[in-house]
Amino acid sequence: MPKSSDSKQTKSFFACDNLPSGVRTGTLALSDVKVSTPTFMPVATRGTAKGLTVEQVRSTGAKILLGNTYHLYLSPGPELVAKAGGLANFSHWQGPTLTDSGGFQVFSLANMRKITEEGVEFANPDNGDKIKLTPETAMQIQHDLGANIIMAFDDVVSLDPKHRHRTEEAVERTHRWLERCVAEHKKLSKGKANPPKLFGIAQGGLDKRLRQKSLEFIQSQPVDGVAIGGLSVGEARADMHEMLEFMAPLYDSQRPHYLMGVGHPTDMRFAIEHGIDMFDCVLPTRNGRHGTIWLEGDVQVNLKKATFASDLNRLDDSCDCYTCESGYSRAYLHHLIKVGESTGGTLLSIHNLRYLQRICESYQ
RNA sequence: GCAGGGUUAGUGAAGCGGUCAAACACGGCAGACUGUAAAUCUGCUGGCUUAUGCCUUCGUAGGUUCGAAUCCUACACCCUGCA
Repeated sequence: MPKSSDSKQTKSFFACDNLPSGVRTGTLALSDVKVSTPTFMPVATRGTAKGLTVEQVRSTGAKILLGNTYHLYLSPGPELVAKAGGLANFSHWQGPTLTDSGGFQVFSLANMRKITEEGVEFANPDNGDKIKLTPETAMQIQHDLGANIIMAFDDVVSLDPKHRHRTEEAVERTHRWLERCVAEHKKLSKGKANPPKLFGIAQGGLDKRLRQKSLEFIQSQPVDGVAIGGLSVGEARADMHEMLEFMAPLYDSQRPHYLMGVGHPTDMRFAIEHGIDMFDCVLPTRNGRHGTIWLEGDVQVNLKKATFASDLNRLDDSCDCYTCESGYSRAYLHHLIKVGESTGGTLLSIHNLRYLQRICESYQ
């Protein structure tokens, strides 16, 4: 692959080559670990990639693990995680971590939260308890959780036409909240030898004008990375791709570009070819638990289907994941999923995570 | 042997004269899932065929009734008491 760039910054947090194809290959320096990009970051909302040990996650080639502010705040609480030495230690991951701010829960828990200018008040789905997240508390919690990368607290809006009127308001609020995040983050970082990197999140739904405005604002701020939020929330694939294409020339090339919540192979390839460096998504682990996998060529297969009941072939001959290399048969995995043995979900999650990581590696 | 109770679709189990092809659960067959309230959710699940249609089903065989899974009789099998 030809290298055409310019923007190599060896000692900084992020260094990358912008290739003429639109693809970028880079390196994130997170504490002692160098992470090659593009990279896929498995989601460990409550401190674990569901069903997997950290060793299993690591075996897929993942370098950064995601946690969630809202969920870890509810349990076990940031104090305990801090006391345990941060999420990386507490979870035994012992590697780079990123925490999402809880902004996504503004969207996913839409029917049990109230937004005000100050922040968002959630009702805990388990017991109805009120939980308030603000830009300031989101920063404080994430500092306590001790991730290497933390995310700004944003206002994520559904793309449902009924909520479109809120898109612009949400963009503006996300910007105001970002300024508060930046200020709080600066305060909390004072005196810290190795403060976390803060990423801003651009919103704007499927409105190009708002997207551009949001990207410009986010990039005008002293943030370490640029994230794209508010996509992969139910829109048509073509709409998402159109937006990615539109935004590609607008990114600051010096900072990493993180497309939040995307992890469908087709979308990842498209995004990588349009300047995205980082991804996270629940799809590989959720699908794995539900019995669906990706095979060579991005073919999605539901292993629960009766046709696999007696298929003694391994999952995918072209895959080097633990599950495939060990030779687990489709029939066996089909059986585990059918009878509800969690090992099945684990083995398929490993495969799916590795599948996405291999996509990233193919560009690195 | 006597007296009760039971036998319902792949399984368990409701229904006890019409609105019953028959609730519900499980199982089965498909589908969905993109910063995880998700090991979850949705649809279908007698046959024909896709319709406010027909056919065959509620242990077996008869009967009563305009009409029976539902009532009566006999038989078969199962369970519980008493012998």
